[in-house]
Amino acid sequence: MAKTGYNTGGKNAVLDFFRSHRDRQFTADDVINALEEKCRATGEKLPGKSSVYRIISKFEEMGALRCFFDSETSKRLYQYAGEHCDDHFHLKCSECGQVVHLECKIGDQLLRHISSDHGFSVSAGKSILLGECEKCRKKRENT
Amino acid sequence: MAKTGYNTGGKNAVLDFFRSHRDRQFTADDVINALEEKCRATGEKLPGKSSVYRIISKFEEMGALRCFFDSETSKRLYQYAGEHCDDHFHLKCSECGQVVHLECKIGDQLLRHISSDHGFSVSAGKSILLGECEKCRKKRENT
DNA sequence: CTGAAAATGAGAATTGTTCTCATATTGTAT
DNA sequence: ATACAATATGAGAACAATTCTCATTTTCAG
Repeated sequence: MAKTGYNTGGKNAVLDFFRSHRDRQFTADDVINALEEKCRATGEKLPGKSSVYRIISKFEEMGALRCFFDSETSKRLYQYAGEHCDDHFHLKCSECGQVVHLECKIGDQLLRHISSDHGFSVSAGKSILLGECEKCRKKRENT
Repeated sequence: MAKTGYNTGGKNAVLDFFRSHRDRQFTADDVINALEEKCRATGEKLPGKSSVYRIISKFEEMGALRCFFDSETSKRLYQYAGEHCDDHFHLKCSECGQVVHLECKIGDQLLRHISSDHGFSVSAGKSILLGECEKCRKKRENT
């Protein structure tokens, strides 16, 4: 990964946290709470709130984290941006938050079409397709 | 359109505003400013800030407006949800904000593929494909 | 070591949005 | 028309996520 400035415990702790929960999304507060718990257990120093916000922003800027917005709660959600996540679209269930990586040919075809016919260079990694997953749909229909 | 409760000047003014700017997105504040200007000109009564927020929320709930989130400014953006806007994807330039309606076969194909192969029922209308439009790309490359 | 650049913490400040509540408006049944 | 209950409104307070301030501490290259 690219250099991020000085190497500090706070940055490592935050990035470790996101790296070990790659397929979920967290608010800044979630991260703060998780670190608090971890630090209570290990005795490490707990990074303060403003530092966590700063660290998250820096990682987002660098592309290590991806930012979403939870309209229900008005909070930003962050997720570790894996190595090839800018290549493909992501489906997100508005209900349960599950994210599915759409690594299919047709996604690439759509990107090429958009580029050639509409002159847009779409960032697939930042483009979330919102919908409802099968599980949530069935749950909804059975009630 | 479905009934929204009592028919009031505020609601009409807000909906009229969005209806006459269908292809752009506005913050609540944009709406407040636009109404202020219009009311100064026409002498109509100016709806207050909290009413505008309430009215917008109600229309969103009803499906008349669609809500996005501007990550740069941390503000919600609203756009009139036209009659058939849930049918197709929208491309949005992160730079200039231009929105293009992707009313192409391949978009439908993608939706069908996602439904049949991934079990997701994606709402195309709420799924914004973020990218950079041709104009902004050229501008960027020439500097 | 030393020094300059970068990071941190505590809490204040900011700001988009929601809430409160007293008042006003709307539509309907009489 | 009139009365009345439901709904909408306005002014400003309250709220909460995020950013800012600034004095202090940490990092790391030379």
